[in-house]
Amino acid sequence: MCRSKGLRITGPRRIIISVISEMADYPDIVELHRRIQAVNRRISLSTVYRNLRQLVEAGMVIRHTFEHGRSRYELAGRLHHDHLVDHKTGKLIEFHSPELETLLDNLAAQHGYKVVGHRLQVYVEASTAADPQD
Amino acid sequence: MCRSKGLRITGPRRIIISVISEMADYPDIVELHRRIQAVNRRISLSTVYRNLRQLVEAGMVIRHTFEHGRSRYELAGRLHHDHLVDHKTGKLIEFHSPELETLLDNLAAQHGYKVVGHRLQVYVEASTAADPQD
DNA sequence: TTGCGTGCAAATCCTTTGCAGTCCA
DNA sequence: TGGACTGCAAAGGATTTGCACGCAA
Repeated sequence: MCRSKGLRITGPRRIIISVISEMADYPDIVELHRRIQAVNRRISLSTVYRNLRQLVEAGMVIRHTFEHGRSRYELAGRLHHDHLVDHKTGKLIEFHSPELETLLDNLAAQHGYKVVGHRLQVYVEASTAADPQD
Repeated sequence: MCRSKGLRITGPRRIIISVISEMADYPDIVELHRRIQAVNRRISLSTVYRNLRQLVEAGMVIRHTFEHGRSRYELAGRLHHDHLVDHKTGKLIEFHSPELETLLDNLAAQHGYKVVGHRLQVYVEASTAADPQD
């Protein structure tokens, strides 16, 4: 895959891609760097940034820009989905809603447009049983 | 309003709030600072940042974090809405969909959460009559 | 008078970049 | 060998903060 993009297969790149392709969550750069350094202590943050940028351009990784702070990265090529974001813990919960997609299609159509993509983050908090208000 | 928040009514603050309450678009800090300095050249960027932060906390202004770069601010107190973004022209079309809100509430509830807010941008393109594919 | 508010500069945080040395093809 | 890749440090852009002074209440 690297070769098809004209990228050389270097030691650092090999490790970075291996860590990335195993990620099942949405780590930020620092966390990724930590995981990568666990394999090879010498790999620098810049190299991780540079490689991640290339992988995003290559379509292998999706970069999410949530609220301010570090971006978080996701392995691409999975079913489209959006996220619930627990604003207290930062935890992400994936969901897929065909109903939502349909709704957006209709909304766009009402304005004479068609949807080509969307970004949605739903900020939530745990709704414990003890919730007087609603 | 300031008084009720325990904020003093200073010269700079008066100008900042007046400029803000007239904004009908989504300016970023630099643009706002420009408008504010058009009234009083001595008002600093930090002061604009500091006041904006307070106004956001006070709920008078909404801070949008689109893709990377400067945040953009919107006068609050209008009906909640989201945006269709024409990805070719950059044009923003506001829309409000109670149906969407309900859907999100339900989705969150299914996961044991309640919605405290959301960010949605729907990227669209003009759907001309001539559209063979779907 | 008190202490919030301000301007300025410096500091932070996240990300990118210049440079010189390294190493893959 | 040549040019892509890397590590390091420094640069950049957005935002915040420390400090001393000024001003509203």
